[in-house]
Amino acid sequence: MSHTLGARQAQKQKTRRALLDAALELLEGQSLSSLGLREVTRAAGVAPTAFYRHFRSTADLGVALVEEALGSLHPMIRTTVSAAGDSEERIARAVGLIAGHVDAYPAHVRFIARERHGGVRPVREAVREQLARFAGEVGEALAGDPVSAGWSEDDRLMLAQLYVDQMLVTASLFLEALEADADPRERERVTRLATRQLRLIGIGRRHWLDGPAGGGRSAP
Amino acid sequence: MSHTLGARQAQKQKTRRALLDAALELLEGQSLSSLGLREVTRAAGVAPTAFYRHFRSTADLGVALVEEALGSLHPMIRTTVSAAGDSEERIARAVGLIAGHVDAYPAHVRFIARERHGGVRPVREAVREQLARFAGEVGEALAGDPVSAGWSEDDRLMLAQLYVDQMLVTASLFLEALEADADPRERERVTRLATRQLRLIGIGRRHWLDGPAGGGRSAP
DNA sequence: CCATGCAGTCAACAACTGTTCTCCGGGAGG
DNA sequence: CCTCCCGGAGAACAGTTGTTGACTGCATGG
Repeated sequence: MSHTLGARQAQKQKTRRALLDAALELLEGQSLSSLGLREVTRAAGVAPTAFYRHFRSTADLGVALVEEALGSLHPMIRTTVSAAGDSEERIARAVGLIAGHVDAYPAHVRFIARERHGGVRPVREAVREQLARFAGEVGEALAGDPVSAGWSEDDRLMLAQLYVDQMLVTASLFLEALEADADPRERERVTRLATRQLRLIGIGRRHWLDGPAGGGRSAP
Repeated sequence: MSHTLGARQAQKQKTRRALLDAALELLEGQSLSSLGLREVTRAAGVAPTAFYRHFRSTADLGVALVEEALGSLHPMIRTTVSAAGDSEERIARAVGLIAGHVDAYPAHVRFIARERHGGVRPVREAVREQLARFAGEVGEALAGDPVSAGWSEDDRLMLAQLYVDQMLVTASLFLEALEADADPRERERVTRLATRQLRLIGIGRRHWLDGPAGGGRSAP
């Protein structure tokens, strides 16, 4: 295996990181579609032409950022959804995990929120693909949960997508609370809001198969 | 009143519209932060300097677009939420209304979805303000609904925000279905998904005050 | 009917952009 | 040890950008 990097490749990865970090920082104040190649290299401390040794274009760099920001999240998502415990405990843990992630990687979160509907097609599609994978994994984890027993796969995916979108909305709110003002009460407010929203969704989930108008229409 | 516009101001409004329309069209393929002043005037068929007669900057134009895209939606939102009828009927009407709006004003919808978390601060704040107004109005309408009787205002706002975010997510999905491929089955898929998600939220809403862990925590 | 105001034009500016070609230095494989 | 490879630097290119000042024509109000 190429387990140990040669001094040659080590330096390459170093400037690559410098480019990614510089881009991530610049993207706090603008969108990817306005990010200039020279702008990035200037902030990274390398010559403009060095950029081409790593990325074909800024859109290409954006795709790399998407995978860096979202790719490592899959195990965390899985374990969070299929964690044991009281419904209320699981909600609190999920919200806390989101808040902690936003604190740890604010630039990544902002980047995803911004470029999910941003102006660069390949990046949008990369985000969409990762989020679809998330939804699929959550739906799979839901299958092993007694609360969702007897649900059609279609219904499970429906709920999973709701969860994923809700996660993004909540992360975005935590981010705003983080950058707007150093008021910790705002963070608490978002926590309370997200918790109650997840609670309401959980209630709807528990009663999904109750009434006559419940999930009966899933097989037309 | 300046009820009837002079030929003087009429021409001004005409080029203003040309600028807004040109910008809206250009923004289908990029974000506002990369939209150039000259780019807009070129597409609108006027000299670059004419831009300054209407807007201070492209960010200023963006704010105007936000108010154009969202400002006229308030009455529609109010009447939709407080409409009469079966729960299932109201859901179907709401989803249909969203789909119709996306069909009628796709560029506006894309603009809002994109710039809600976009790279231009004043525009982000304008979107946030309008959405907060939406949430407030929905929460107010919820107060008159027997299903939400006895809810605290805090809880009503929590649900209203969930509804507003869900509306945006759904609109964004309809937009993707519209531009991706001309396949009408995708549109149907989104309709079914959004309907069931709203149904689940509605179920959670009806059982919000049921259990012991319901809304009791609203007064800590 | 005349003078004022104002929407829009034109030319010019310095600064910046992405991309190409050429070159250099030093790690890596023989 | 020698050679090749390749990450990075440098210079130059044609275009484009935002902003300025001075201008023109015409609708408008007195």
